[in-house]
Parts: sequence; structure tokens; C-alpha cells
Amino acid sequence: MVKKKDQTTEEKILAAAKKVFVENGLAGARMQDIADKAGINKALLHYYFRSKEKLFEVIFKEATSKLFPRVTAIFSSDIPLFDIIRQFTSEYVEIVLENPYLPLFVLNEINKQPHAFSQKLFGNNRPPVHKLAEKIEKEIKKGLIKPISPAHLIINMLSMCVFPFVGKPMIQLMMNIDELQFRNMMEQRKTLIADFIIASIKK
Amino acid sequence: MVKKKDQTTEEKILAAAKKVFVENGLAGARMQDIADKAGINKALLHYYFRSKEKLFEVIFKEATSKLFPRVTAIFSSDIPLFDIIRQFTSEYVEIVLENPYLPLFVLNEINKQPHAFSQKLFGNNRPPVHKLAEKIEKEIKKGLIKPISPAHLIINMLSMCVFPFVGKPMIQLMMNIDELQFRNMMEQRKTLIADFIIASIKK
DNA sequence: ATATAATTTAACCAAATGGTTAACAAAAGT
DNA sequence: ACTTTTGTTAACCATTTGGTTAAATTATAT
Repeated sequence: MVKKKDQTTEEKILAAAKKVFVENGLAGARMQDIADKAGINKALLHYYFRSKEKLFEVIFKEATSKLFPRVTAIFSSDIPLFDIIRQFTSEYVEIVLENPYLPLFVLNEINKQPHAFSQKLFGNNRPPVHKLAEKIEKEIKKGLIKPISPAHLIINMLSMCVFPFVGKPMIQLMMNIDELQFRNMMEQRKTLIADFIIASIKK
Repeated sequence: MVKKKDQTTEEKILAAAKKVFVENGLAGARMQDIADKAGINKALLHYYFRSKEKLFEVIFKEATSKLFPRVTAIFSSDIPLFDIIRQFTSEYVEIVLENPYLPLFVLNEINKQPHAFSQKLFGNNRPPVHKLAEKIEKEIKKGLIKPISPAHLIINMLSMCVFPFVGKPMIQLMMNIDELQFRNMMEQRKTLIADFIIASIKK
């Protein structure tokens, strides 16, 4: 199945931990489970990472570090609104397609400890939603798009990107589709979401 | 704080259990915690509901029984497409506003045991998405709305209804809004989502 | 070669957790 | 009045879990 040959012990642990944490959350993850999946003794976990919390923090940072800096970059980008929408939606879906279970994991942890995790997630610079909001306001005033509350527009965009992953099993159940079909659908969404939004707000 | 006076013991347990389960999930919930919140002994929990699983099942059914029958009803309703969209979005948001943490809870449990929970959730009659999909197809063929994949349209609608609740703490963090502001925003979404969708697909 | 440091393990520990038991108290029949 | 059923509790139990310890093995340096 998986090649674990030339990985260092630390790498083996991190790979196993990521799987277990993302699947079960912080509280639900078992150190023994991580050790087993990494093919090592449980005590060795504590040798490399002092505690469950510490290990979790490493995984959490690593898992989210790909996504949020990009969000921040795109939100503050100077390109036209429609391009921001296109770029954000396609990039978001593309990145998350690599880790489909990440969003539910992040939302869960942030839900359990909003402030602690917002700190871990954003540090001190949260994604500049206000910049995007201002840009939307401007376009409305210039009469380039239909009037809409910027906050709602942003939430709509975020919703259509994030929810399909969070609700993946439910969607698969309701629509009776397998892994491949789901993946194909998400590939389509890379462009479809932006088209859908723009069709709604374009004058 | 809360009035627990004229409640029967069973009601006290159910109220406490709902809170604890929804906040922590099946695995994260503690029987002792439920007992404490209900102001009773832990053994009494097992006297009323034999096990954690049994208690959970009761809570789960009670919590979801309000929502899904309505979804099914609206999906199979014979009214025009735009009315379905308006009715579904407004009703969904309205119902969930009473239990804002329900969606994340349900998605989590369904994620952990897709088949077991789909059984508990839907029994043998899943929401008839196909009926709605067929209706969309027809409207497209009749040239009444722009062409769009029915599956994607449904996912978009679902996304904009569900995600704001699932992502509530994250949205509150990113947009820096309090409980009341969030609630007001969701009130607005009762009509806004449908307007947004219809604007996008209307010819 | 051998002393030193880094890595790995088996055995153990204390705390937490779901669940049980046996005894006690309160209601409800009779 | 008293017997039976229902409701409630404290104490207890087995298992699980995160974490520790001390010994063993392997690598590194001298």
C-alpha cells in the first residue's frame, strides 16, 4: 500500500498523526493508534513530541499553513473583483481537493476552542475580509455590479467552496455518488462557483 | 439561570444530554457531565437510558426529526422551482436558527459512520433530490432558466444554507461580529439566499 | 575499542470513563 | 398497614488513555 521505507521516524509519526487527528479530531485521536499506524512504540511518540497537545499543534499548523496564507494573499490582491472571485474559488477548491477532510477538521477544532485556535490559525493577522468587502462596496457604488451586502457575498462564496467538503459524506449519500464522481464534481466546481456568483451579481 | 423546576427527570436528562452531545459529539460527550448538568446521579442515566449509545440515539433522532421531513416534503412539492428555492432556503435557515450547532453535529457523526447514521437519519427514504433535479432539468429544457448542472445547483443552495452555521465561529472570528449580529445576518439570509440563486439562473 | 549520546522498547502508573451492584427512599397498589 | 414497584444514590469495577521510567539497543565520537 503505502511506502514507509525511507522515511525518518519523525516523518512516519507526522504522517500517521495527521491521518488520525484529521479523522478523529483532537479529543478523538488515540496516541496508541498513531503509534501503531507509524509502526512504532507509543513511548517513542512522547520522545519525539512531548505530549498529545504538542503533536497536535504541529499537525494543525502544517495542515493549515498551505491554505490560509493564500486566502490572505488573494483577498488583498489588487486585481479586479471578478478575477478575485475566480481565483479564490478555483484555488481554494484545488488546494482542499488534496486534503478533503481538512475543512471539517479545522471547523471542529475552531468550534471547540474559538480563541485558542484562531490564534494558532491566524496568528495576529486574520484574512483581510474588509479589503475584499471594500472592493465590493466600490464596485456597487460605481454601478458595476448589483447591490448586495459584501458580507453575504463573501459568505456565499466561502459556503460554496467549503461546504461540499464538509458535507462530503452527506452529499455522497444523498446523491448516491462514489469517490471518483465526487472528485470530478469538485473539479467542475473550480470554475462553476465563480460563474454562478458572477452571473448573480453582474449587471 | 435556567428553570429546571417542573421538569421530570427524564426531561432534565434529555435537555442536558442534548447540550452535551451537540457540543462534544458522541465520542467527546461524558456521561458524568450529562448527569451533572441534569443535577442527578450518573447511575440514574443508565436507569433511564441503558447506555450512552441508546441515549445518543434518542437525542439524535429528536434533534433531526424536525428538519429532514420538511426537506423531503419541500423537495417533492409540486410548486414552481423558484418557490421551492425560496421555501427551502427560508425554512431551512429558520429551523436551524433554533439549533445553530445542529448541522456541525450531524455532519460530524455522519462523517464518522456514514452508513450507520444515514440509516438513523433517513431510515429508508432519503430526501428525494432526484425529484428536484428533474424539475431543474425540465425548466432548463423549457428555456426558463439558464443551463446549469442540477446537482451543482442543489449543492450551491445547500451550501449557502448550511455552511454559515457550520462555520459560525470562524465567520464570527473573521468578520468580528457577536451573537446578535450573527443572528441578524442569518435572518437576512432567509430571503437573501433565494434572491442570490434566482438572480444567477434566471434568464 | 570504548565511552557517550541518541533512539527504541516493555512494563508500569494514575486518572478518567462507561457501566454495574446493592442498598435505600418514595410512590402506588392492595 | 404492608407489600410491590419505581426512582435514586454511593461505592465499586474493568477498560481505556495519556504519560513515565528504566533498561536495552544503535549510532557517533574519541
